[in-house]
Amino acid sequence: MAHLQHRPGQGRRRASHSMESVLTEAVALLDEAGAHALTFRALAQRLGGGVASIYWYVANKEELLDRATDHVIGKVLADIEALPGGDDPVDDLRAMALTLFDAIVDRPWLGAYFMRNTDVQGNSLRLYERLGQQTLRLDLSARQRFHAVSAIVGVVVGSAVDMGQEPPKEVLDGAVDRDEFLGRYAQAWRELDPGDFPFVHEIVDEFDGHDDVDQFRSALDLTLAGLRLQAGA
Amino acid sequence: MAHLQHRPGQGRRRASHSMESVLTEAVALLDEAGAHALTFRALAQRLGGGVASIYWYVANKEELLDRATDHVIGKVLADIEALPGGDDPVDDLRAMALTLFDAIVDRPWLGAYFMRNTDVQGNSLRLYERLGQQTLRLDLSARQRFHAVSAIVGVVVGSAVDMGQEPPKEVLDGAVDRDEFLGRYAQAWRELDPGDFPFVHEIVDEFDGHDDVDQFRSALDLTLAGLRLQAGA
DNA sequence: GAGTACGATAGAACAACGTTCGATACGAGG
DNA sequence: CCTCGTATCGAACGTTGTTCTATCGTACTC
Repeated sequence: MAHLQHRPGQGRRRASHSMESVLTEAVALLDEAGAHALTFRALAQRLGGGVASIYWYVANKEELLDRATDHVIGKVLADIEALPGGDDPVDDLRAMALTLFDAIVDRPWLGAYFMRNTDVQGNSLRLYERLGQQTLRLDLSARQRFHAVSAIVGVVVGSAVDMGQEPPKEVLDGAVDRDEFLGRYAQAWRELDPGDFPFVHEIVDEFDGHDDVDQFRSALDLTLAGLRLQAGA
Repeated sequence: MAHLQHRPGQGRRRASHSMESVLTEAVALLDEAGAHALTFRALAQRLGGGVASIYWYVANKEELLDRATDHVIGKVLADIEALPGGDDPVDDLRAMALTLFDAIVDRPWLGAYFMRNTDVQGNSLRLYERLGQQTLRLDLSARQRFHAVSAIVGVVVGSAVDMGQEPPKEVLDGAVDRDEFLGRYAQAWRELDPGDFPFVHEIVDEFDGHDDVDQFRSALDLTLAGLRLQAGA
């Protein structure tokens, strides 16, 4: 059987893209349905064009992800640069980290790709620089400053990864909400032997219905308290 | 053309697996060539059997990954339980976290999958419990204990993720070693405008040729210092 | 010992994905 | 009108996770 031929004359219009539109639609896909939803075919359909056209703008999927992340990190950077800024550099660091974390709460997929490639992702480097500039106001060695910023980014990424893993599709469908999902885990934990798992029993009520932002803020504050101590303030 | 028929008589022997052998070979694949090397076909070939046989032991790839990580976390847990243990609970926490991190240094793929599903991964839960038991020796509220352990795990995961991303295959082939890879980044950073990037210039020498373990230890110590402060010790 | 039920294995096929290829449209400049 | 570089697209390729269906081998039953 002969293959169907494409008839150019009365076919559909050709689509006209741009780097901007490609990234915007890619981010929209990621926002709407998570990382696994961003495929070249889905993106092409959204753009009203062909699959191969996207490859004119990006070399491969990794670069697509990198550019998409950089695209939204740009807005986060703008938010961070718009922060008032006060007397205490540690407080400023705290505000910056919280702004970054808020953005990841809104876009859980960010956590997985953020800070992967500072080569293409120029905005990540600028964000890194902005955090570091606050440490310049502290009495620290260069090595301590380097480690301090790495630690803060590590706390953000660590919490974000914990948060970014997609719930097992019952809660994504809305059939089960997050609290009930957490409650099931909590219930399973409560049924463990208290002799073998004293700590789990101690904190199970805290775990049940806990807030991710609280958890992150606490972790961040521990690091910042350590930093304050190190800076001798 | 007719398909070739499988002749059972003089064909090769049937393979005989076990949960143990499946996980062992899966871990071996992960160790040898990273996460992308673990495919059902590669694993089946290693086991000398068919692809579908693996599905008798695990429901899907996610469960395979979960069980594989749990398999090696079991050894880490044994190492941690074998730790001497001293007067200071914070020091013990430090030793535990370092043991865990060492295991991730040996197996970078661990960082990405560790602590994803405590349902199947019973050893992760036990590890979590072990960390938590140290906080029971500190003067903290239940919520503070919960947040403390989350923070420590967050620091480990945050550093591990930073470390776990596969280098761009030049260093994996051995054509370029890690120091040279870091050096290229450092060089690019040095060429940035010092007015726009004062912090990057401040720490570029620290970044160049830095040690991941040092970086992790510093981040961990900041968190632990904050924890000590919180416990009022 | 013939029959059977079940644990276990396996090849083939399927759908979806990232990626490549070759062809083709389009506008600007000669 | 022709040409060239930019931009687009359908079709195909190879690989992946997964499912289907058929089979083997062993232990147990009558």
